[in-house]
Amino acid sequence: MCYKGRMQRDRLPTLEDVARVAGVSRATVSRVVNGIRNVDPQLHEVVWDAVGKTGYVPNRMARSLVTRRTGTVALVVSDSESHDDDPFMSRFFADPYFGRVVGGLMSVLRQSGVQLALQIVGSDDGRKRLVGDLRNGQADGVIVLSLPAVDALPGMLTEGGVPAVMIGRPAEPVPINYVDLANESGATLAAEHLLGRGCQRVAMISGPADVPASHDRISGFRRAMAKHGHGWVPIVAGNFTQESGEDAMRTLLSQTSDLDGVFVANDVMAAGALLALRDAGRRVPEDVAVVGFDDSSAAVTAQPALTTVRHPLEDMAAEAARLLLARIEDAEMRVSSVIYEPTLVLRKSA
Amino acid sequence: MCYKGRMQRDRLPTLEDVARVAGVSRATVSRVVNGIRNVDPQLHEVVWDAVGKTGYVPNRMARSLVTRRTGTVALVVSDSESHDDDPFMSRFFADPYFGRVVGGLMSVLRQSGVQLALQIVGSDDGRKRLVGDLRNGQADGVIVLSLPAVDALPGMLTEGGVPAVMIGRPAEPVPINYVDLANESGATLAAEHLLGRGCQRVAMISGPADVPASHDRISGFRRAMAKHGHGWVPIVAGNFTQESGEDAMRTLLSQTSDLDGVFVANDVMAAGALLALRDAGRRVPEDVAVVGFDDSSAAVTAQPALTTVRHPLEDMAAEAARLLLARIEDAEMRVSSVIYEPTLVLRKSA
DNA sequence: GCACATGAGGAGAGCGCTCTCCGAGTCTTT
DNA sequence: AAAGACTCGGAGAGCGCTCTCCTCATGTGC
Repeated sequence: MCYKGRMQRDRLPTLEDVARVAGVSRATVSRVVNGIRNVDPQLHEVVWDAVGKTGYVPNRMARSLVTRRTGTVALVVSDSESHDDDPFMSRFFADPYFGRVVGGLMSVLRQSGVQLALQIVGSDDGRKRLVGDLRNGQADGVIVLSLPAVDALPGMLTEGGVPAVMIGRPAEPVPINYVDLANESGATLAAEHLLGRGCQRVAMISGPADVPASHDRISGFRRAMAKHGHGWVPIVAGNFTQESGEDAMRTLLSQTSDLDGVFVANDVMAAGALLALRDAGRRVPEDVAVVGFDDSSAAVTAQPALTTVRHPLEDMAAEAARLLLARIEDAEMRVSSVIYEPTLVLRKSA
Repeated sequence: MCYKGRMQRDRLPTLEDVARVAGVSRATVSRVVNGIRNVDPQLHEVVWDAVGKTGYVPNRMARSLVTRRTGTVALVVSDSESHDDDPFMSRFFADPYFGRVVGGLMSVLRQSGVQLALQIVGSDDGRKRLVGDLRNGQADGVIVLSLPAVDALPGMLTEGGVPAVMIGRPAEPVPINYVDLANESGATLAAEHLLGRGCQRVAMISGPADVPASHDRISGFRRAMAKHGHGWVPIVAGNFTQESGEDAMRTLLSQTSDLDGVFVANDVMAAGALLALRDAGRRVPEDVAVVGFDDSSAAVTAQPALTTVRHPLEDMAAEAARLLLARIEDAEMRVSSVIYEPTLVLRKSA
């Protein structure tokens, strides 16, 4: 009756089935499907025909089991703060940062047919399990998003021999590939622009001090200001949310009434600062100049539009993906990092 | 001569190894590890000891191969517009929409230890391959993000028997699970609010008409306006980006000079509209009242803060994840959908 | 004491694929 | 023309796991 047709109920065609239809062996079909050398072009065609006829799709699981390759890269986000019902995580995903990274990553991974799997690690136990799964071939490699504070993960990853690339340098020196922004240069750019336009009383709204990127922006800003004779700069820390930026600005305003310039460590906080400034009746940039950081969509939406330090996050993420793919291909690849130089984008706020 | 030694170096412990250490059979270790009935509590302990001693981690690939379960759910995003070097995609990922969905999804999936894999489908060929992979067990199920325009994917998915849940209803009636917002109600809310505050000349900035959500917002708005005696409403379409909102607003302004109210189909475009309005010297809300849609972060950042229709996207995504998980567990589950009711969030712009 | 039900653990057959042998056929080489 | 070199395709051994038998020991009723 039905030769190839309704064989077993919903059993999908396997190599075996294709082989039978094509009248060759499993091995040959495998060779053809994987485009391997040494196959008679005639057979080649017969096999592809059979593939079409049967509707064969290779089973990735089976293939992975033997090749030890999954065609998947994991994106690891560390959630060291809250545990259940996590306001931190939802905040994080809603932030343009996450989306931009995913966009950059996918632009490269897509073309290689590699899929991206999201992983959140919360506890130390989770970290351990993650590395275990990874070594087991759950994914071929991993992109690690800049972790808050010191984290054991980068070390565990290199130790476990898992191909990994971080976006944002690790808090502690670890021999791991990473892609980062020259945060210090960015902060310097901001400082010099503020000073250059004549600001005399400049303050900063920073991110959490234990995040490396945030730390570097602080130290870069401090150093640049010091170099120009401003030995002391008031700094209030936020946590990268708009609300925290608003609060920080209020604090700053109450401390230093004659402020005329602020550098804010990211645009979202800067948008908040703008709100606080407006409430306080300060005009931007006439009374207070504001420089943001990231050049995210929030910078354009803000009123006035933010002068900001451009963070080419998509490009960086894309580069991270390329680096990871290369490392996966070549296990001997030496550890390398790419540092991007930020640029200042001039808009209305400073 | 290390015949085997070298290989053994990076061979991870398998069930077999654990079994040898524990002095039992593979089957028993498997039973213990998977917490299955009928194991002598004493052996139980011995086995766990051996697991600890060897550092055994089950190989997911092997397990999946036999169980036909992967512990992975795919998030499918359709990219029917541009092909290479895609501005559409990067825009999409940077939009808060994407992040909010991911956040909502992960909040549920995490707890079940299910991972999320991102998939972009671009072409028809891609769609076909996706369904093939899915049927092959690449993922246990799939969350489909509201697709632009009519798309064959939902149909292919149900036909292929792939557990799937859409976020946003399909453009054409297809027996598929979905979670959606009562977009028409939302638009009605906006219309009535605008009318309620006395607006006489009201227009709308819509999204692309072929996106179901967008379509529903248009028809809902039209109907509500008509019901209150405004048979005709000027509508200009944007594409959900800030820039397009700005352009649309300018167009509207040039067409209808005495506008006093606008309903914008998402907050990001509304932010753009605000910019155009400011440029045109119209005060918001005094001269023109603006109501947005989504209640995304852009609504708070905007100046003035947007009165907007709240779209509980995180909750909806979480519900979609729950629905999918349930469907995966129970293949007989009947097709069901959940519709969320939007609410109006009052801020400054209207 | 025997037949029987009961339950614990082992043996082993795959899941669908890749890849290393090998054998058979074809083409050089001396 | 014989012997090697090369090509192409098949057989079959796994990859690490689950799960269905099956065996064997123990408990139960008469």
